[in-house]
Amino acid sequence: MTDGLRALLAEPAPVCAPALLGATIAGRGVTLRITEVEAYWGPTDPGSHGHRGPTPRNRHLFGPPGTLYAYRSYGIHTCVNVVSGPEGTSSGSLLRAAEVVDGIEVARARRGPSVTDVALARGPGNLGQALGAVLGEDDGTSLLDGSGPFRLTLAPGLEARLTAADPADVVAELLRETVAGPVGAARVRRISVGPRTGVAGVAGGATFPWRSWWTGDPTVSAYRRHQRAVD
DNA sequence: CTTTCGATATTCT
DNA sequence: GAATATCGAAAGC
Repeated sequence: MTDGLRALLAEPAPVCAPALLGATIAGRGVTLRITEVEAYWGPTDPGSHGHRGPTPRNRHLFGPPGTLYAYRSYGIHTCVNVVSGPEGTSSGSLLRAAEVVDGIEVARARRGPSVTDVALARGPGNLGQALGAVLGEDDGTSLLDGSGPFRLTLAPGLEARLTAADPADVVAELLRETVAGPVGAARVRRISVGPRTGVAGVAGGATFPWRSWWTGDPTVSAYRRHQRAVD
């Protein structure tokens, strides 16, 4: 693994998550470029699986940075998080959408022949299926050292920035480019930030605007408020 | 277009 | 028993 990635993953999920946009996760015959993420920070976040402490399901969310945390959603779907921050705290970035950049035939075989390319890994359950994630085998494996089925690689250009400056400052710059748009470079992907999908009550809405995505990217999932969301 | 509902593991009330 | 970091099909407008 690289020092830049190590420095980024030392940060809690709300800092780390936006910098995972453009990173790739590769393994089981496919490579995905991440286009949408949500941060979950247990110590202050009622929406986090880890907010009330470790359980058999969520224990790897407390693991060392670079751990993969997989969980069963609604009893059916397998969703994938990148664990970051200090070991012993629950901090994860949920991978919500991605572009399939390699192994598109493999992804389509898993998702079905009628699914369009941009929808192959759109939504966290679909992303997990396109990856071929297996809950029992993959939960708790490393995304960094090659000992697990998947490997995480930073977006091009971020490695140098993350080793030259404080990662929190680099992420703040990335988000500033969100508001101002491309500064001088030929073409910079803009990042949008908003409330998390499917999270109800105070944990949703404006309290924790911890969903981030590539503005206008066709692989990003549609926002849906939770059924029982409160004002 | 929007809303409803079934599938169902894990956790909390 | 109810809610949940979801998805897709079916039904209603």
